[in-house]
Amino acid sequence: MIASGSVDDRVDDMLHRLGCRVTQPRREVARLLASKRGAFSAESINEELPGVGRATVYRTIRLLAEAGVLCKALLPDGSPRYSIDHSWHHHHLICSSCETVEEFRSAELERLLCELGAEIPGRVLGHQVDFYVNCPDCLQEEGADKARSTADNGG
Amino acid sequence: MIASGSVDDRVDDMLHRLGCRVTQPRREVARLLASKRGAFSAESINEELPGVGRATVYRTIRLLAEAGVLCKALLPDGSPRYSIDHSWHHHHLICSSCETVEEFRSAELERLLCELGAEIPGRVLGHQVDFYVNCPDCLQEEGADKARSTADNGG
DNA sequence: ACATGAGGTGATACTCGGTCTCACTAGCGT
DNA sequence: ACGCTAGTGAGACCGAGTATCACCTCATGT
Repeated sequence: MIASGSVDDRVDDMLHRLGCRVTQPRREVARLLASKRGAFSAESINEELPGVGRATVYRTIRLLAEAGVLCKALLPDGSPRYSIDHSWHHHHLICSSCETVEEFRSAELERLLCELGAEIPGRVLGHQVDFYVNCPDCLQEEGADKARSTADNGG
Repeated sequence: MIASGSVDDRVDDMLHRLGCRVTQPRREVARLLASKRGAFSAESINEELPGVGRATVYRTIRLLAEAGVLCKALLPDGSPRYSIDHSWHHHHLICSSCETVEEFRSAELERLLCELGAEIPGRVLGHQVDFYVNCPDCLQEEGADKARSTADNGG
Protein backbone atom coordinates (compact mmCIF):
# COMPACT_ATOMS: atom_id res chain seq x y z
CA MET A 1 0.00 0.00 0.00
CA ILE A 2 3.02 2.27 0.33
CA ALA A 3 3.37 2.75 -3.42
CA SER A 4 -0.36 3.16 -4.12
CA GLY A 5 -0.15 6.90 -3.56
CA SER A 6 1.74 7.30 -6.81
CA VAL A 7 -1.00 5.56 -8.81
CA ASP A 8 -3.53 7.91 -7.28
CA ASP A 9 -1.30 10.84 -8.12
CA ARG A 10 -0.98 9.77 -11.73
CA VAL A 11 -4.74 9.25 -11.99
CA ASP A 12 -5.43 12.67 -10.47
CA ASP A 13 -2.87 14.17 -12.81
CA MET A 14 -4.49 12.64 -15.84
CA LEU A 15 -7.95 13.83 -14.83
CA HIS A 16 -6.54 17.29 -14.25
CA ARG A 17 -4.93 17.34 -17.66
CA LEU A 18 -8.30 16.48 -19.21
CA GLY A 19 -9.53 19.75 -17.78
CA CYS A 20 -12.26 18.23 -15.67
CA ARG A 21 -12.89 18.06 -11.96
CA VAL A 22 -11.12 15.38 -10.02
CA THR A 23 -13.95 13.68 -8.19
CA GLN A 24 -14.01 10.58 -6.04
CA PRO A 25 -16.12 8.48 -8.47
CA ARG A 26 -13.91 9.38 -11.44
CA ARG A 27 -10.85 8.52 -9.42
CA GLU A 28 -12.31 5.13 -8.55
CA VAL A 29 -13.21 4.34 -12.14
CA ALA A 30 -9.86 5.52 -13.48
CA ARG A 31 -7.95 3.55 -10.84
CA LEU A 32 -9.85 0.39 -11.64
CA LEU A 33 -9.24 0.89 -15.36
CA ALA A 34 -5.55 1.48 -14.73
CA SER A 35 -5.36 -1.85 -12.94
CA LYS A 36 -6.92 -3.74 -15.86
CA ARG A 37 -5.02 -6.03 -18.16
CA GLY A 38 -6.64 -6.47 -21.54
CA ALA A 39 -10.04 -5.37 -22.73
CA PHE A 40 -13.20 -5.03 -20.67
CA SER A 41 -16.83 -4.09 -21.10
CA ALA A 42 -18.32 -0.97 -19.55
CA GLU A 43 -20.76 -3.17 -17.69
CA SER A 44 -17.99 -5.18 -16.03
CA ILE A 45 -16.57 -1.96 -14.62
CA ASN A 46 -20.01 -1.00 -13.42
CA GLU A 47 -20.34 -4.34 -11.63
CA GLU A 48 -16.96 -4.01 -9.98
CA LEU A 49 -17.81 -0.59 -8.60
CA PRO A 50 -21.15 -0.95 -6.84
CA GLY A 51 -20.44 2.30 -5.01
CA VAL A 52 -20.39 4.30 -8.24
CA GLY A 53 -23.54 4.97 -10.24
CA ARG A 54 -24.02 3.36 -13.61
CA ALA A 55 -24.40 6.66 -15.40
CA THR A 56 -21.13 7.89 -13.90
CA VAL A 57 -19.26 4.76 -14.94
CA TYR A 58 -20.47 5.11 -18.52
CA ARG A 59 -19.81 8.86 -18.52
CA THR A 60 -16.27 8.39 -17.25
CA ILE A 61 -15.50 5.67 -19.77
CA ARG A 62 -16.80 7.86 -22.57
CA LEU A 63 -14.74 10.77 -21.25
CA LEU A 64 -11.57 8.71 -21.23
CA ALA A 65 -12.29 7.13 -24.60
CA GLU A 66 -12.81 10.56 -26.17
CA ALA A 67 -9.62 11.78 -24.53
CA GLY A 68 -7.75 8.90 -26.14
CA VAL A 69 -6.86 7.29 -22.82
CA LEU A 70 -9.04 4.31 -23.62
CA CYS A 71 -9.44 2.69 -26.98
CA LYS A 72 -12.56 0.97 -28.18
CA ALA A 73 -12.72 -2.29 -30.13
CA LEU A 74 -15.87 -3.84 -31.51
CA LEU A 75 -16.54 -7.55 -31.15
CA PRO A 76 -18.03 -9.23 -34.25
CA ASP A 77 -21.51 -8.74 -32.83
CA GLY A 78 -20.85 -5.01 -32.44
CA SER A 79 -20.54 -4.93 -28.67
CA PRO A 80 -17.73 -2.62 -27.57
CA ARG A 81 -14.71 -3.50 -25.46
CA TYR A 82 -12.38 -0.93 -24.00
CA SER A 83 -8.71 -1.14 -23.24
CA ILE A 84 -5.98 1.20 -22.09
CA ASP A 85 -4.53 2.80 -25.20
CA HIS A 86 -0.87 1.95 -24.70
CA SER A 87 0.33 2.74 -28.18
CA TRP A 88 -0.38 5.48 -30.59
CA HIS A 89 -1.98 3.57 -33.43
CA HIS A 90 -2.73 -0.11 -33.44
CA HIS A 91 -5.20 -2.75 -34.51
CA HIS A 92 -6.83 -5.64 -32.73
CA LEU A 93 -6.70 -9.38 -32.45
CA ILE A 94 -10.08 -10.40 -31.15
CA CYS A 95 -10.53 -13.93 -29.86
CA SER A 96 -13.89 -15.26 -30.98
CA SER A 97 -14.12 -17.73 -28.10
CA CYS A 98 -12.97 -15.83 -25.05
CA GLU A 99 -13.43 -12.32 -26.46
CA THR A 100 -10.05 -11.10 -25.28
CA VAL A 101 -8.63 -8.27 -27.32
CA GLU A 102 -4.91 -7.91 -28.06
CA GLU A 103 -3.15 -5.08 -29.80
CA PHE A 104 -1.02 -5.52 -32.85
CA ARG A 105 0.93 -3.17 -35.05
CA SER A 106 2.44 -3.39 -38.53
CA ALA A 107 4.27 -0.59 -40.28
CA GLU A 108 3.86 -2.39 -43.57
CA LEU A 109 0.09 -2.59 -43.11
CA GLU A 110 -0.09 1.12 -42.29
CA ARG A 111 1.90 1.94 -45.39
CA LEU A 112 -0.39 -0.09 -47.63
CA LEU A 113 -3.56 1.28 -45.99
CA CYS A 114 -2.22 4.77 -46.54
CA GLU A 115 -1.58 4.01 -50.20
CA LEU A 116 -5.01 2.49 -50.63
CA GLY A 117 -6.55 5.45 -48.83
CA ALA A 118 -5.08 7.78 -51.43
CA GLU A 119 -7.03 5.97 -54.16
CA ILE A 120 -10.33 6.01 -52.32
CA PRO A 121 -12.83 8.58 -53.57
CA GLY A 122 -13.66 11.13 -50.88
CA ARG A 123 -11.68 11.95 -47.76
CA VAL A 124 -10.32 9.16 -45.59
CA LEU A 125 -10.72 9.90 -41.88
CA GLY A 126 -9.29 6.70 -40.50
CA HIS A 127 -9.36 2.96 -40.69
CA GLN A 128 -9.86 -0.05 -38.53
CA VAL A 129 -8.39 -3.50 -38.94
CA ASP A 130 -9.46 -6.41 -36.81
CA PHE A 131 -8.32 -10.00 -36.96
CA TYR A 132 -10.78 -12.52 -35.59
CA VAL A 133 -8.80 -15.33 -34.07
CA ASN A 134 -8.71 -18.23 -31.68
CA CYS A 135 -6.11 -17.09 -29.21
CA PRO A 136 -3.33 -19.51 -28.15
CA ASP A 137 -5.00 -20.06 -24.77
CA CYS A 138 -8.29 -21.10 -26.34
CA LEU A 139 -6.50 -23.29 -28.89
CA GLN A 140 -4.63 -25.03 -26.09
CA GLU A 141 -7.86 -25.60 -24.18
CA GLU A 142 -9.49 -26.91 -27.33
CA GLY A 143 -6.55 -29.25 -27.81
CA ALA A 144 -6.83 -30.40 -24.20
CA ASP A 145 -10.57 -31.04 -24.68
CA LYS A 146 -9.88 -33.08 -27.80
CA ALA A 147 -7.20 -35.09 -26.01
CA ARG A 148 -9.60 -35.73 -23.13
CA SER A 149 -12.40 -36.94 -25.38
CA THR A 150 -9.95 -39.14 -27.32
CA ALA A 151 -8.79 -40.63 -24.02
CA ASP A 152 -12.45 -41.24 -23.08
CA ASN A 153 -13.07 -43.02 -26.38
CA GLY A 154 -9.91 -45.04 -26.04
CA GLY A 155 -10.51 -46.12 -22.43
CA MET B 1 -45.03 -5.53 -63.54
CA ILE B 2 -44.45 -7.98 -66.39
CA ALA B 3 -40.85 -8.68 -65.39
CA SER B 4 -41.46 -8.84 -61.62
CA GLY B 5 -42.23 -12.53 -61.78
CA SER B 6 -38.58 -13.30 -62.45
CA VAL B 7 -37.47 -11.45 -59.31
CA ASP B 8 -39.96 -13.48 -57.29
CA ASP B 9 -38.68 -16.64 -58.90
CA ARG B 10 -35.10 -15.79 -58.03
CA VAL B 11 -36.05 -14.98 -54.47
CA ASP B 12 -38.00 -18.23 -54.12
CA ASP B 13 -35.09 -20.08 -55.63
CA MET B 14 -32.65 -18.58 -53.17
CA LEU B 15 -34.87 -19.40 -50.18
CA HIS B 16 -35.23 -22.94 -51.49
CA ARG B 17 -31.50 -23.31 -51.83
CA LEU B 18 -31.11 -22.28 -48.20
CA GLY B 19 -33.14 -25.35 -47.32
CA CYS B 20 -35.91 -23.48 -45.59
CA ARG B 21 -39.59 -23.01 -46.27
CA VAL B 22 -40.55 -20.39 -48.78
CA THR B 23 -43.09 -18.36 -46.84
CA GLN B 24 -44.87 -15.16 -47.74
CA PRO B 25 -43.12 -13.04 -45.06
CA ARG B 26 -39.68 -14.26 -46.05
CA ARG B 27 -40.47 -13.59 -49.68
CA GLU B 28 -41.50 -10.03 -48.83
CA VAL B 29 -38.36 -9.36 -46.80
CA ALA B 30 -36.08 -10.91 -49.40
CA ARG B 31 -37.74 -8.97 -52.22
CA LEU B 32 -37.37 -5.70 -50.38
CA LEU B 33 -33.71 -6.45 -49.63
CA ALA B 34 -33.11 -7.36 -53.27
CA SER B 35 -34.44 -3.94 -54.30
CA LYS B 36 -32.05 -2.10 -51.95
CA ARG B 37 -29.05 -0.14 -53.11
CA GLY B 38 -26.37 0.25 -50.46
CA ALA B 39 -26.52 -0.62 -46.79
CA PHE B 40 -29.52 -0.53 -44.50
CA SER B 41 -30.43 -1.17 -40.89
CA ALA B 42 -32.66 -4.03 -39.83
CA GLU B 43 -35.02 -1.51 -38.31
CA SER B 44 -35.49 0.33 -41.60
CA ILE B 45 -36.62 -2.93 -43.22
CA ASN B 46 -38.99 -3.49 -40.35
CA GLU B 47 -40.49 -0.05 -40.85
CA GLU B 48 -40.92 -0.58 -44.56
CA LEU B 49 -42.79 -3.82 -44.02
CA PRO B 50 -45.55 -3.08 -41.51
CA GLY B 51 -47.30 -6.27 -42.60
CA VAL B 52 -44.42 -8.46 -41.41
CA GLY B 53 -43.67 -8.97 -37.73
CA ARG B 54 -40.52 -7.50 -36.22
CA ALA B 55 -39.27 -10.88 -35.06
CA THR B 56 -39.68 -12.29 -38.56
CA VAL B 57 -37.82 -9.39 -40.16
CA TYR B 58 -34.89 -9.84 -37.77
CA ARG B 59 -34.97 -13.61 -38.13
CA THR B 60 -34.95 -13.40 -41.91
CA ILE B 61 -32.10 -10.91 -41.95
CA ARG B 62 -30.11 -13.13 -39.63
CA LEU B 63 -30.89 -16.14 -41.80
CA LEU B 64 -29.67 -14.37 -44.93
CA ALA B 65 -26.62 -12.95 -43.21
CA GLU B 66 -25.63 -16.39 -41.94
CA ALA B 67 -26.19 -17.81 -45.41
CA GLY B 68 -23.80 -15.22 -46.81
CA VAL B 69 -26.48 -13.51 -48.89
CA LEU B 70 -26.21 -10.39 -46.76
CA CYS B 71 -23.05 -8.96 -45.32
CA LYS B 72 -22.84 -7.03 -42.12
CA ALA B 73 -20.76 -3.91 -41.53
CA LEU B 74 -20.40 -2.14 -38.20
CA LEU B 75 -20.60 1.63 -37.97
CA PRO B 76 -18.03 3.23 -35.64
CA ASP B 77 -20.59 3.18 -32.82
CA GLY B 78 -21.10 -0.54 -33.30
CA SER B 79 -24.53 -0.43 -34.91
CA PRO B 80 -24.80 -2.92 -37.75
CA ARG B 81 -25.70 -2.21 -41.36
CA TYR B 82 -26.51 -4.91 -43.85
CA SER B 83 -25.97 -4.99 -47.58
CA ILE B 84 -26.35 -7.51 -50.35
CA ASP B 85 -23.10 -9.45 -50.53
CA HIS B 86 -22.25 -8.99 -54.18
CA SER B 87 -18.67 -10.14 -54.05
CA TRP B 88 -16.96 -12.98 -52.37
CA HIS B 89 -14.67 -11.10 -50.00
CA HIS B 90 -14.53 -7.36 -49.58
CA HIS B 91 -14.10 -4.56 -47.10
CA HIS B 92 -16.02 -1.40 -46.39
CA LEU B 93 -15.85 2.33 -46.90
CA ILE B 94 -18.11 3.77 -44.24
CA CYS B 95 -19.11 7.41 -44.54
CA SER B 96 -19.05 9.00 -41.10
CA SER B 97 -21.59 11.67 -42.08
CA CYS B 98 -24.26 9.88 -44.06
CA GLU B 99 -23.45 6.34 -42.88
CA THR B 100 -23.53 4.87 -46.37
CA VAL B 101 -21.42 1.76 -46.78
CA GLU B 102 -19.52 0.97 -49.97
CA GLU B 103 -17.56 -2.12 -50.81
CA PHE B 104 -13.93 -2.14 -51.77
CA ARG B 105 -11.45 -4.83 -52.67
CA SER B 106 -7.69 -5.02 -52.88
CA ALA B 107 -5.73 -8.09 -53.78
CA GLU B 108 -2.59 -6.52 -52.37
CA LEU B 109 -4.30 -5.89 -49.03
CA GLU B 110 -5.52 -9.48 -48.90
CA ARG B 111 -2.03 -10.74 -49.60
CA LEU B 112 -0.51 -8.65 -46.83
CA LEU B 113 -3.26 -9.55 -44.35
CA CYS B 114 -2.66 -13.19 -45.15
CA GLU B 115 1.08 -12.78 -44.52
CA LEU B 116 0.45 -10.95 -41.27
CA GLY B 117 -2.06 -13.60 -40.25
CA ALA B 118 0.64 -16.24 -40.54
CA GLU B 119 2.69 -14.43 -37.91
CA ILE B 120 -0.15 -14.00 -35.46
CA PRO B 121 -0.08 -16.40 -32.50
CA GLY B 122 -3.14 -18.63 -32.50
CA ARG B 123 -5.47 -19.45 -35.38
CA VAL B 124 -6.74 -16.66 -37.60
CA LEU B 125 -10.43 -17.08 -38.46
CA GLY B 126 -10.89 -13.93 -40.50
CA HIS B 127 -10.36 -10.24 -40.64
CA GLN B 128 -12.25 -7.05 -41.15
CA VAL B 129 -10.97 -3.81 -42.63
CA ASP B 130 -13.03 -0.65 -42.58
CA PHE B 131 -12.12 2.78 -43.86
CA TYR B 132 -13.98 5.63 -42.21
CA VAL B 133 -14.45 8.33 -44.80
CA ASN B 134 -16.36 11.35 -45.91
CA CYS B 135 -17.90 10.13 -49.13
CA PRO B 136 -17.69 12.30 -52.27
CA ASP B 137 -21.36 13.29 -51.92
CA CYS B 138 -20.90 14.53 -48.37
CA LEU B 139 -17.67 16.33 -49.32
CA GLN B 140 -19.48 18.07 -52.15
CA GLU B 141 -22.29 19.12 -49.84
CA GLU B 142 -19.75 20.33 -47.31
CA GLY B 143 -18.04 22.32 -50.06
CA ALA B 144 -21.37 23.78 -51.09
CA ASP B 145 -22.10 24.75 -47.47
CA LYS B 146 -18.71 26.43 -47.18
CA ALA B 147 -19.24 28.31 -50.46
CA ARG B 148 -22.65 29.43 -49.21
CA SER B 149 -21.32 30.73 -45.89
CA THR B 150 -18.42 32.48 -47.70
CA ALA B 151 -20.95 34.12 -50.00
CA ASP B 152 -22.92 35.19 -46.91
CA ASN B 153 -19.82 36.69 -45.33
CA GLY B 154 -18.80 38.39 -48.55
CA GLY B 155 -22.25 39.83 -49.32
C1' DA C 1 -12.26 29.27 6.89
C1' DC C 2 -16.36 29.87 4.43
C1' DA C 3 -19.79 30.93 0.88
C1' DT C 4 -20.74 30.14 -3.73
C1' DG C 5 -22.06 28.05 -8.00
C1' DA C 6 -20.91 25.30 -11.85
C1' DG C 7 -19.75 20.82 -12.80
C1' DG C 8 -20.58 16.20 -11.31
C1' DT C 9 -23.42 12.46 -9.27
C1' DG C 10 -26.77 8.78 -8.92
C1' DA C 11 -31.52 6.84 -8.99
C1' DT C 12 -34.36 5.91 -12.29
C1' DA C 13 -36.93 6.23 -16.48
C1' DC C 14 -36.30 5.77 -21.06
C1' DT C 15 -34.56 4.35 -25.74
C1' DC C 16 -32.92 1.30 -29.11
C1' DG C 17 -31.73 -2.83 -31.29
C1' DG C 18 -32.46 -7.25 -30.87
C1' DT C 19 -34.07 -12.00 -28.88
C1' DC C 20 -37.45 -15.17 -26.55
C1' DT C 21 -41.96 -17.13 -25.80
C1' DC C 22 -45.87 -19.27 -27.15
C1' DA C 23 -50.28 -19.87 -29.18
C1' DC C 24 -51.48 -19.91 -33.77
C1' DT C 25 -50.76 -20.50 -38.99
C1' DA C 26 -49.45 -22.17 -43.29
C1' DG C 27 -46.02 -24.67 -46.35
C1' DC C 28 -45.16 -28.92 -48.16
C1' DG C 29 -44.53 -34.11 -48.26
C1' DT C 30 -47.63 -37.84 -48.42
C1' DA D 1 -57.03 -33.26 -48.58
C1' DC D 2 -54.39 -34.16 -44.36
C1' DG D 3 -51.24 -33.55 -40.87
C1' DC D 4 -46.75 -32.59 -39.25
C1' DT D 5 -43.72 -29.15 -38.21
C1' DA D 6 -41.29 -25.04 -39.40
C1' DG D 7 -42.46 -20.49 -39.35
C1' DT D 8 -45.13 -16.42 -37.73
C1' DG D 9 -46.42 -12.36 -34.94
C1' DA D 10 -47.72 -9.94 -30.65
C1' DG D 11 -45.63 -8.68 -27.06
C1' DA D 12 -42.61 -9.52 -23.06
C1' DC D 13 -38.08 -9.29 -22.17
C1' DC D 14 -33.07 -8.11 -22.34
C1' DG D 15 -28.62 -5.58 -22.38
C1' DA D 16 -26.19 -1.56 -23.33
C1' DG D 17 -26.30 2.92 -23.16
C1' DT D 18 -28.45 7.89 -22.62
C1' DA D 19 -31.53 11.58 -20.54
C1' DT D 20 -33.46 13.73 -16.63
C1' DC D 21 -33.29 16.06 -12.54
C1' DA D 22 -32.87 16.90 -7.66
C1' DC D 23 -29.04 16.82 -4.94
C1' DC D 24 -23.99 17.03 -3.80
C1' DT D 25 -19.14 18.48 -3.86
C1' DC D 26 -15.02 20.39 -5.77
C1' DA D 27 -12.47 24.46 -6.58
C1' DT D 28 -12.25 29.15 -6.33
C1' DG D 29 -12.61 34.09 -4.56
C1' DT D 30 -12.62 36.58 -0.51
